[in-house]
Amino acid sequence: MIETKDKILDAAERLFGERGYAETSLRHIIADAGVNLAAIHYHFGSKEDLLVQLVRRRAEPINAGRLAALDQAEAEAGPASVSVEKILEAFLLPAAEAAAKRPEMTRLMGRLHAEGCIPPGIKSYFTPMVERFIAAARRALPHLPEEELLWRLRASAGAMAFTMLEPHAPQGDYLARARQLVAFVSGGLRAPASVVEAKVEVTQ
Amino acid sequence: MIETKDKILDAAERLFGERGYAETSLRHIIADAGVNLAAIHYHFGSKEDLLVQLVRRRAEPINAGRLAALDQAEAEAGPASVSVEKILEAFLLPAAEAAAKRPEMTRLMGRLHAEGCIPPGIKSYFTPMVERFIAAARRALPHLPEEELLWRLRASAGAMAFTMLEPHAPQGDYLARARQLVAFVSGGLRAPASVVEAKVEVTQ
DNA sequence: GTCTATACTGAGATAGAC
DNA sequence: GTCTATCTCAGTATAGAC
Repeated sequence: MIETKDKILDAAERLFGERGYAETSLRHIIADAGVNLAAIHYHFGSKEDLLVQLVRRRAEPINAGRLAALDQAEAEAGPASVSVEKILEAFLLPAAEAAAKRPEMTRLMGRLHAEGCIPPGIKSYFTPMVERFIAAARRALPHLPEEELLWRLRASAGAMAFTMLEPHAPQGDYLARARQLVAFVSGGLRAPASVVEAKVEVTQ
Repeated sequence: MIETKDKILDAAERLFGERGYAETSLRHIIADAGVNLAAIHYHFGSKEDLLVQLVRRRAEPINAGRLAALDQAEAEAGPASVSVEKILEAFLLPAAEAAAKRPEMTRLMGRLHAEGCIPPGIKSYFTPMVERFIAAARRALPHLPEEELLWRLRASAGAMAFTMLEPHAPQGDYLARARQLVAFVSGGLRAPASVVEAKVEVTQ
């Protein structure tokens, strides 16, 4: 039956979102979906591949929306560089809209990002989109050395991931939270580069 | 033998730091330490309790240093509130000094923080120290609503955790990285609170 | 092509002999 | 204190029913 696959996807999406990936066993999923254990491996190959397909399905429209928003911002900016705030909005608002409909999925993706060890199948799916946003940030912050830029974006990702880990946004208003994130992260990205004086200070 | 316990601790600390907690099996640890499987449960009770004891041992001097630095900053500030930068330095510099000596441990703690699901034994150990820093931040940023303050501190923790996840600081200079973090996070914490206009914008 | 029953390997945990 | 044997449960693999 074709509905077996959907029943697995639905149950897995809910349980992964509620309990996390590692804490949800395949036997828990099949009990919830009312299917046989081997059906998962028949349809998805492995637990990890089940996760990858799940995330891709939900991330696809979000990432498409992100790239479209960045395209539009760049078109509006013309030859000038897009502002940090516009870049962050292009990245965050499509995700916030999706989060309003499906908070569990957002929470799971935040947790996956946070765990650091994202399955290759997910990472490779996000990479092209992320690369475009890194390039936009590089143009918006030309004074930052490359290493510092990449680190600051990584720190920004941490702020976003921890925000996504929260069970729910205040009053369920994910767009408000996204705008708060834009303010916080742009404040961090715009901070003056710290003077390299650490070693001097320490020996005092 | 008393050295059995130490052999387990040493092997576990190294392997957890290199491979992560979940990816390191007890059988891997005993092979490395040259002890019996049941010895771990005799000395520590469970894999999780082994982790808790490990982290506590390394975190104790760091947290003591953090509180001492905050005490000193508050003494110097007198009746005035301590600046955000001073608070962040008190929190980050003791950890950076420890990270210079033991990068793997720092990485493991970053990963544990990031995973969101910190064992209760670790969380309860950090809570009193964290509460003091939250109180200091509340005084330093009195204009922020409480909910917004807590969320911004959470986002700050995300930036720190992702920074700690990096295999190594640039040129192994953890103090320089800590100062960059102070600049980034204080920029985020100091950002003007976003106007609640999200709902208006969306309907456009 | 789909799905079920069953078995395999390795994980953490435990009881009891020494 | 230490070790052997064993238990339960995880993800995985496969043979075969329909």
